[in-house]
Amino acid sequence: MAKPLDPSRLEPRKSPAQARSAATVGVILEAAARILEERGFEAYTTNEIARRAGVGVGSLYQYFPRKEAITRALIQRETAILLNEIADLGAEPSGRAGLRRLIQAAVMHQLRRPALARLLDFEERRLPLDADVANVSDTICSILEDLLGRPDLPAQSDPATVARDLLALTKGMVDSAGERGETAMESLERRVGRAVFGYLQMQLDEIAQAASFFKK
Amino acid sequence: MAKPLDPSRLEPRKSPAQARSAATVGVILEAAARILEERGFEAYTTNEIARRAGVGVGSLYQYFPRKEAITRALIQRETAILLNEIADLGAEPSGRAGLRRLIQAAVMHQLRRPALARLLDFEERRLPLDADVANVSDTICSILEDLLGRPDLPAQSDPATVARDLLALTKGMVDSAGERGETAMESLERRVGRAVFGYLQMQLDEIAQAASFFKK
DNA sequence: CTAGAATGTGAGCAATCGCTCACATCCGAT
DNA sequence: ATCGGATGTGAGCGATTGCTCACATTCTAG
Repeated sequence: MAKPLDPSRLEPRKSPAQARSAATVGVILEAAARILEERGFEAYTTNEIARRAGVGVGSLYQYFPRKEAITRALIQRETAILLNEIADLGAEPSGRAGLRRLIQAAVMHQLRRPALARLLDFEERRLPLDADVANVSDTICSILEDLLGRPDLPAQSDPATVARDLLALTKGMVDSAGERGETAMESLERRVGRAVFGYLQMQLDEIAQAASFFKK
Repeated sequence: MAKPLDPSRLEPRKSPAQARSAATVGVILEAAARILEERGFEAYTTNEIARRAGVGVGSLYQYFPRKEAITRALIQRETAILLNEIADLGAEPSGRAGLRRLIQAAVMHQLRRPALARLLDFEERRLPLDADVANVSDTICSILEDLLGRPDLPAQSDPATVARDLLALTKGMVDSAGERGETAMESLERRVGRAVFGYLQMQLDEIAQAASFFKK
């Protein structure tokens, strides 16, 4: 007996068996991405995506059972690049070097397609998260938490909170820079580094630390 | 002859002349706010807002010429509180104290109604901005830039960029905290302070600074 | 070559949206 | 009390949306 079709599935209805269909899927996803970053959610409709991709709506719905599935696929596609770059960061012995690489990856990720990254990030929170694919933020946080334990970084009393703070702070800065059209990666990397390492350093009595500005 | 009605106006069609109508406007705005923070943009429709407010759609359209006008009014209502609290910050002689007050105001603003603040902030960027009402971010940035010039803070080579970075970084952290359901204002304030003052301090050679962790 | 599976199409359905308008009700000035 | 403006109502219009389905086209196995 055939496995009954679960109408709530988000996976493609058919896995592309011929090269032709795989290309179609790619074209659809890229069309969706361009619409999203050029005209935002307002123009992000299934009909418009199909039109821009140069395919019929029917083709679209052969590979994506619902509009939401396209968005999910987009999120996965964009996220995979980032996750791949930071996957081996757990093996990094130096906390500082690891943090730098993490920052660089975050900056690259956001500055590559700023508008797209921002909108997908927004949608990611709204969509019911898949149980199988863990949240990207959580993954990064655990890597971060790991790096914070390295001996070359000041010990943190609440690493989990620090990790979330650093991630949030980086996201905010990188997002803002991308929105303003910044393209200079090194400058942004340096500034994010200032905030991140500044946060890590500034854990003693802040007032005493601040007073030391004068004495130097 | 009567002034011709500009159909693109966003102001109320009628200014409430009786107490009754002023109340209606309030009820509509609060209904819109609650729908937004409880069910997001998906349920944010004019029909639903009117239903929840307990009024007819017609009443809604007597005071708001288009749906967008409701959102704008919401943004103004929520923003006014924040702007009012930081308006006198330019007179603050101490940069540190000013920054602290600014951080506190930002934390309060976001933690009061986290989901609402987040969604309105998102919409604010999408909506064509009124020429008369300047962007909130720009206002805060100029205040920030002003504070950065105070003698008790380390001089910054590019105050405008620093101001934007601090704002973005704060927004990111406060946003994330609000989304996670944090309610402890002092803790969040302290952590944002760490990032902000850490960023300001960390402007010399970062590596040298970091090395000093060990020597202490 | 050919049959059947894989792939592609787009008119159009049901639902929903923002918004209008003809009309009812309420209130304050006289 | 009465009249006119201010306020409130909701059925429903035109447009748009996500999505289906009957059908056409293309590819591959035998």
